[in-house]
Amino acid sequence: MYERLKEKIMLGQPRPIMNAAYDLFHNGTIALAHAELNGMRIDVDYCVLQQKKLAKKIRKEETALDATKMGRLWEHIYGTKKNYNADKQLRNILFSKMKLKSYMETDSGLASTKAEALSYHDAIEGIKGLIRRRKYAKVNTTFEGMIREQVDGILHPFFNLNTVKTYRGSSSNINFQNIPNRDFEVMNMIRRAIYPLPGYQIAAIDYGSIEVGTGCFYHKDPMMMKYVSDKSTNMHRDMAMQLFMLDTLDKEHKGNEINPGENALYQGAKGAFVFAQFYGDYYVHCAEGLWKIKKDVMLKNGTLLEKHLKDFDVGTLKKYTTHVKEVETDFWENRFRIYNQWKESFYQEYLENGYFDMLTGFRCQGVMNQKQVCNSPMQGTAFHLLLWSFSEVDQWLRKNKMKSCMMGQIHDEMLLHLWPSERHIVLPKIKQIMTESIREKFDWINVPLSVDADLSGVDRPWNEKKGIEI
DNA sequence: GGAACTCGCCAC
DNA sequence: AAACGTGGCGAGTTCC
Repeated sequence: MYERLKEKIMLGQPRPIMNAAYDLFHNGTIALAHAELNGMRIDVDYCVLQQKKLAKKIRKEETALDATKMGRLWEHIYGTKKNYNADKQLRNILFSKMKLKSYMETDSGLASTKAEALSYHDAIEGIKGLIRRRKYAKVNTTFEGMIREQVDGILHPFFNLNTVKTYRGSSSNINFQNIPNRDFEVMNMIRRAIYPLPGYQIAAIDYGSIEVGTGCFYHKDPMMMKYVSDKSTNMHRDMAMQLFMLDTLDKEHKGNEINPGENALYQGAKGAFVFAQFYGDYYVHCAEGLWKIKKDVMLKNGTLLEKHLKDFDVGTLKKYTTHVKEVETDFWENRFRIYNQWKESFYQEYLENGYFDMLTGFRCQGVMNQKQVCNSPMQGTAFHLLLWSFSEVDQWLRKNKMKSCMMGQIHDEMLLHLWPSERHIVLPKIKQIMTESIREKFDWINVPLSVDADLSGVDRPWNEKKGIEI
């Protein structure tokens, strides 16, 4: 059956590389199906209760809004049609009637009403309340979906392999891959609803910085490979120092109350510059993003970053942008010159052939720009490492008659229902598969791979996850 | 009355 | 020359 299916799909043109891709998705599909079947527990009563609380919070915000100047204008114009959830009405009120300046636009060129755009006007009475109302409404609909999709208190999200042009996976009904994590308040609210199967605990094991690693498989940039391989180096720390013109930046102070600023600078360099640049962003936008972070940061020596930058003659956004431009040039022409050359040659090759292949055997065809062409292999390959590991772990658990079983996948992270007494057998085995066995399977892996793990308590919800050492 | 679209927002 | 890659989904809105 398996061979016949494979032949049919290969359309009689078997090439070894494509066979590898077929096998990966064939085995991956089976393992993901096991996870879908297992599903995850959900506390429906809690969801319903939270919805009631959220509805109350939303009503409270709306009552407060009604009493503002903006609210009265809204009422005057729309009457019974007034709807605080209608962005079109909001756009009309703010940018036409109240004549506020629009700082951001939507893709189609209208004045944006997203939270970031509204926050430019958060001094206006009601704006902050409107943003809060929207956040509550969003969380409310998330509970709505979970209640709708559960069957007898179990959610069975789908994990698809047929929807993404980079050959990543996706998830639906519900989308298990975009459950809030970064906003601590919202994370706690939503993940509090999700439980392991009775008697189990949730284990989440993810690859560390995997897309940076997969990049190295393709461009083989020596500086990037050193950053990934040598633990005494740190790319984001180096970039934070260069971007903010500092001599030191100790990552160990991350989250330290004495030096809260260090965390902001490290995270800022990482998110607003390094990853943005990798995805194809450019210095003007990066400078704007970095400029927002810097304001109230206190440096180790007691000076405000704002003053520090002024002392270095980059105290205005305009001057700072020129500085970021120089950092960008250095980033691509010196620090990651080989990566930069690869982007050029890989794209040229695509233009000549009309397609490009991934190391895992997948072929990408279609009209793409350079950013898409150069991002796809990294994104896809990173997921394929996770998927291969996911399938190996699933097979190992079954073969060895473990009670632990698969729960789901979030691109570079696998989640399991972990049977507590199996913890010290299963977790080390997973680490071994993810970081060692995989290097025997794929000989083009040219940098060490690392994993991080989170664990919830036995019969405790997902929001109580805590980092652990394996 | 449903399909298709835009927008906003969540994840990696 | 232009300027952040990949998804899913809900609400509102418009099209047919």
